[in-house]
Amino acid sequence: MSYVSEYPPFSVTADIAVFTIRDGALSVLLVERAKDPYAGSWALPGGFIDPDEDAETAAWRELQEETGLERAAWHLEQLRTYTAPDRDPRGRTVSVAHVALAPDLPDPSAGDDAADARWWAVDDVLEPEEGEALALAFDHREILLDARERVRAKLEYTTLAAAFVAEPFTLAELRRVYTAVWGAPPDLGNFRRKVLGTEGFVVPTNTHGTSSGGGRSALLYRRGSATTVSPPMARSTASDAG
Amino acid sequence: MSYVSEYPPFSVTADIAVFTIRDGALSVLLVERAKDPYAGSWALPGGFIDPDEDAETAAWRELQEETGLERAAWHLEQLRTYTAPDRDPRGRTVSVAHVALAPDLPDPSAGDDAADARWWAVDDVLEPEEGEALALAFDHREILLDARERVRAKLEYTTLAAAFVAEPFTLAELRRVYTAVWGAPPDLGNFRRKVLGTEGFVVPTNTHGTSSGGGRSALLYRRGSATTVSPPMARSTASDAG
DNA sequence: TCAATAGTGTCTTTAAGACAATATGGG
DNA sequence: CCCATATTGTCTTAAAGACACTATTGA
Repeated sequence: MSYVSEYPPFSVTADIAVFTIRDGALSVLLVERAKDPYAGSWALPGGFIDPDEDAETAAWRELQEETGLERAAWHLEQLRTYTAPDRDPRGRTVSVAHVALAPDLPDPSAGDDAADARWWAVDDVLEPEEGEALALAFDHREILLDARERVRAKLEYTTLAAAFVAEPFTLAELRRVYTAVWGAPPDLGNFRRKVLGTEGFVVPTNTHGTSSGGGRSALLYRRGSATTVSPPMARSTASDAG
Repeated sequence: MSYVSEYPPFSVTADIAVFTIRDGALSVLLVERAKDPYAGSWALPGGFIDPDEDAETAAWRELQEETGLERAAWHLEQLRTYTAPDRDPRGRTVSVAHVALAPDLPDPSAGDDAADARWWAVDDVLEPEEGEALALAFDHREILLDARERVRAKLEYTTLAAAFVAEPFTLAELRRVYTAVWGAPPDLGNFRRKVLGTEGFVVPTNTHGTSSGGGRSALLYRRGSATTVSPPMARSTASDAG
């Protein structure tokens, strides 16, 4: 398989915005670049697609190489492709960006091309309460903005929130996902009615556990087979919480 | 701006699924390929991105070159990027696919790389009542399936249906868009209630016109500034109409 | 005046919004 | 026993589903 030589060559990268909920905040995995361009800047994990890979395979591989995190039953989907001619100073490069969702994970370890790797609260990166927003490498700020909006939107009409919690989980834990992503908690009673009324969103186990401090113990659930929520769950109209 | 030489070169194309409503059916613009690979096969219009273009610019250019249609105030958006390693026999090529929506248009004229160009009813391409489905070039069948689903879904929660009708238009014309895309007509009264109740979906003019045969003349509207419909219009659950 | 299409009204049903009350496990 | 959290319930309101009816144009 060869390159079509009469046309200009491009490089193609797969970049990933991996989200999780940490300490009640929507958080994203960033790596500190070890090499130029943008050495020392924080960036989304990612890298060049190999000759025999598709973009999704490359996304998983880069994630593992740069962070040491193992591939799991995470959700991974393509976001969109960024093609501005000047987006990479090394030459013509397009990025096939992805979004991944994961339950709370151990801290990552930086791989070869990364000086460091860690979780950041998304609001601290994009809209910090004090100081400047973090200057991400390339057009990764734009990608992160788009990725966050994708996650916010998908929580409305899919069951993807459950991808953010480790099984088994309580409904209170699941509700905290919406609180973190949307910035305000959905009404407790209405939230339970919607989740439990959506067949296949969650499936009850027979065991109880506690998700937080003292108090009554809650029934534990696992993810169900449903993927969509219809009609959608309305995103609460509160302004961002820090 | 040069290619990053230590990594494998790719070619990158922009392909477009242009939809319109013709004779009450959702239709897509296809071109007959004049050159190998897939000479003689029908394909989505598209081609290689130039060195100084982004994907969207390339999509507009290719559309004009291959079909002779002028760029207009159409809706154009990126769909997704197709990256299977073996999707193009010439070598490693990724396709940044797009979806465009247009009102009913004159017949296109084939450009340089195209032997022919014409509108096809999407159902005749993908699921004909008799005979085989049309064998599209490359993975364009998959792209077309994804593109159709994108359009069907977006009609639910956006005002994009109005991109399918030429201004000014009647509500009956707008309703026929939903009928064509979803395969069954939305209830007349409820449809009017929803469209007119969504501020900025359509704006009335002072003139009346007729959209079909004899009968009472209807008030004419133009597109409004609203982009989303909330809560969404429910997609009717009828099976496909031919 | 009649056919065909435009436009309005209403009753029912579904589900969300708001909020209150009760239940239960653990110190 | 008492607190914190889980769980259930109820009243109100918004909006869709279903369907019937009236209005207007032009042949």
